[in-house]
Amino acid sequence: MEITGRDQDILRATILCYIKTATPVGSRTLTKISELGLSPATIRNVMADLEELGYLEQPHASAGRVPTEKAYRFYVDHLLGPTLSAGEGDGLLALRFTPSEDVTDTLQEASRLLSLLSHYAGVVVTPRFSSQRFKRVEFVRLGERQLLAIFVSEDGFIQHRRIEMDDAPSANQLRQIAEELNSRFRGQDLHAIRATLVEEMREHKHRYDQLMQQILDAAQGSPTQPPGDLYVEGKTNILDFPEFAEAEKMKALFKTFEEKYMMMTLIEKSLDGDGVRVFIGSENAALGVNNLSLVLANYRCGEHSYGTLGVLGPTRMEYDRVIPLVDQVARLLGEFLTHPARTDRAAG
Amino acid sequence: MEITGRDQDILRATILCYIKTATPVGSRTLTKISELGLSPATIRNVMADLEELGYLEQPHASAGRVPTEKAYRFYVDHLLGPTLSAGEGDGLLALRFTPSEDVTDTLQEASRLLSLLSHYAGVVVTPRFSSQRFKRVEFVRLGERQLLAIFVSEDGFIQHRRIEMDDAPSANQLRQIAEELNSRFRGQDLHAIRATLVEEMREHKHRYDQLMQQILDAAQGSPTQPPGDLYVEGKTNILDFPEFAEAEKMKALFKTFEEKYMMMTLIEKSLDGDGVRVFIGSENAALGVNNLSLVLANYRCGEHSYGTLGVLGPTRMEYDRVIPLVDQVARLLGEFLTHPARTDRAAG
DNA sequence: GTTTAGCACTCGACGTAACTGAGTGCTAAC
DNA sequence: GTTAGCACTCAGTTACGTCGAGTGCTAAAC
Repeated sequence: MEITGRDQDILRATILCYIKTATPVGSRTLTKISELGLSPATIRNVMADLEELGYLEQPHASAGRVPTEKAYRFYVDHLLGPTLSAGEGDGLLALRFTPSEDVTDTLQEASRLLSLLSHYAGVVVTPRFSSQRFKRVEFVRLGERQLLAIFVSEDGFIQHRRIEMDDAPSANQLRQIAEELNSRFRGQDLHAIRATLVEEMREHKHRYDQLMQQILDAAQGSPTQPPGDLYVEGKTNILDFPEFAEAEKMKALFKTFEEKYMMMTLIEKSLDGDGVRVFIGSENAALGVNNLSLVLANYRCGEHSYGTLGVLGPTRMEYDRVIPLVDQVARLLGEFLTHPARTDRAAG
Repeated sequence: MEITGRDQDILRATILCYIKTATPVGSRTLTKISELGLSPATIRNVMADLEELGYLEQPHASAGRVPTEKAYRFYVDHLLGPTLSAGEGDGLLALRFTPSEDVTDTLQEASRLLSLLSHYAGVVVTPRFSSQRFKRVEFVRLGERQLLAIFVSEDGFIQHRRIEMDDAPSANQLRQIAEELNSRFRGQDLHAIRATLVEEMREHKHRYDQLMQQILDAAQGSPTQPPGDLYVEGKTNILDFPEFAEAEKMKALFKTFEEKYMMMTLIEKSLDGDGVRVFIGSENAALGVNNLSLVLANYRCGEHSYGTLGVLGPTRMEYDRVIPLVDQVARLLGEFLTHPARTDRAAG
C-alpha cells in the first residue's frame, strides 16, 4: 500500500508539472522534464499503479494524468517537509509589510501582502473580540432608550454596539458603571470579565443588574452579529486561472465570495492550533466550490488572542511557495500586533 | 431629425422586445408582438431610418436590430414619462421594508430590498458624514499619543477616528473639550462647526488650538479615508443575464465590483439634485464596463444631508419598472431616516 | 405617396465528417 | 526490471453543407 521512493518522485513530478501547466501530464512530458532518466513506458507503468492507488486520474482515456485530492494531501503531508524551511527570508518580507496605526488597516494590509506575494487571494480573519483583553469601555447616549457602548481592546481593536434598554440610566449611573468596569477589569478578556460579573451579581444583587447584563451581552456579540471580520484581497487573481475560465465555474466562485459570512466561519472553525494547515478541495465543501484550497495559520494578537490568516487559491496551488509565505506573514503580523513599538521602529 | 409618432412606437417596441429577450429584434417579430398592424416590410423601412439616425444597430448584416445607448437615452427621457407615476403603490413596498435600529443595517436592508425587487443589484451610498448634524463626540485614550474620537450624528451614524497627537492632553482637558463641543454644537453640521471654530481660534488663541484642529480634521475625514460607505447587494443577480455569459465579460464585471471605491465616488459625484436619474452604458465609463446602467436617486437623511441609492444592471434594464422602484425606496428610506419614530410605529 | 408582397441575397448557427496528435495499454525483446 | 514498438482511443480542430432568420430592393396595390 505504501509508495516506494521512485514512485514518490514520479508523483511529485506529476503534481509539480500539473501545478505549473494545469493540463493533464503525460508520460513523455515527465521524461523530458524530470531528471529521472526513465523511459515513458516505465513511467506509464508507475502512473498506472498510482492511478490504481487513487493518487492520479485520467479525465478521459487518451489524456495524461491529473493529481487527485489524495495526491495533494500526500504531497503536502509527506513530500514537502524539507523544502519548507527554505523560505525567502523574513527580512525581505518585512520590508514589504507596511503596517498602519490602525489595527484593522494593518490586517487588511497583511491580506493584501498575502495576495500580492502568493498571486492567489489573501484572507485575514480578525481575532474574536470577546477573547481579547479589555482596555476600556465608554458610553454614549443615542436616545431615550438607546445606548452606544464602545469597547476598546488592549491591542487596539474597537467595537461599538447599540444597546436597547427598558430603563434609561442617568448620565451619572453610566459614568459610574464605565469607571467601575474600566478600573477593575483592564487587561482581562471579556469571557473572564463576564464570568466574574455573573458570579458577583448572584451574590450581591444591585441596581444595575439588567443593564450590566445587556452591556456584557453586547460585548460578547450576538449570534446574528458575526464575531469578527474577514478581509479578502486579490479575488481577481483567482479568476485568471484556467480552472475558472468557464462561465459556470466563475459564477460559482463569485457566489462563494458573496457568502462572506460562510467563509469566515469556515476559516475560524478550521484552525485552533499553531503552525500552518492546509485544507484541500472538498475539505472546504462549505464554500460551495470543490476546487479551492486554503492554506491557513493563526497569528498571535496579544497573549491570549489569535486570529487566522492565509491564502485561498485553486487546489492546484504552489503549496511549496505558499506555505512558508503564510507562516512568515503570520509570524510577522503577530510580532507587530504583540509588540507594535518594536516592529514600528524597525519599519519606520 | 425628430422622430415622428409612429417611429417612436416602433422604437419603443423594439427596445421593449430587446429588454425582454436580449436577442436582436427582427421586423417580423415586431409585427407579431406589437399592436401596430403594420407589415414587416413597413417596419423594415422605419427601422432602416432609425438605424441611420443612430438609434438602432445590427450586430451583423442578416440579424435583427439592437437598440443603441442613444435609443435607451431617448426611451428614458421621452418615451417613459406617462408610465412612471403608475408605480405599484407605496403601501406594498413599505411592507417589505424592515428597517433596523442600526442605521447602517437599515441602509443595507434598503440595498437588499432594491436588489430583491429589481432583480438587479441594489446599491446604497451612505451620506457624507461631514454634512450631517453633529450630536455628540466622545474621546477614548488609546495610548500615550493616540486618541480615539467617536462622533455620533443626530441621524444615528457613528464614526470613530484615530488621532495622533504630539502632546498628550490630560483626561480632564479631554472631558472639557468634549463637553464644550457637545453643549455648543449639537444639531449643526460638521462643516459649519469647523468654520465657526476656525474663526474663533483666530480671535482668541487658547491652549487647545492644535488638538482641536486635529479633532476637526479627523471628523472631516482624510482624503485617503473614503467619506462614506457603499453597500452593493445582489451582485450575483447580474451574473445570470446573457450579456455576461462569456467569461471575459464576467471577469470585467467582477473587477468592477472589486473596485468599491471607484464605484462609490462615481455614484456620489453623479448626483446632486432631486428625483431619479439614469446613467446609461458608457456614461459610467469609470466602471470599466460599458454595458451597465445605473438608476440613482438621492435619499434624504435629516434636513441637510443626502445619500444616494439605486439599482445597477445591464444597459438592457427594465427602466419602466426600476425607475419608480428607486424613487419609492428613496422616499421610503428618507422618510424613515428623517422621522424614525413614525415609520417605526407604522412598520412595527 | 404610403404600404405591402415577393424575391434574391447574406450570414451566423448548427450539425456532420474527416483529420490530427497527444497519450495510453499491451506485448515482446533487451 | 526496463524499454521499444505498435495498435488503439479520443478530445480538439478544421472543413463543409444546410438551415433559417432577417434584410434590402423592386414592383404592385391601396
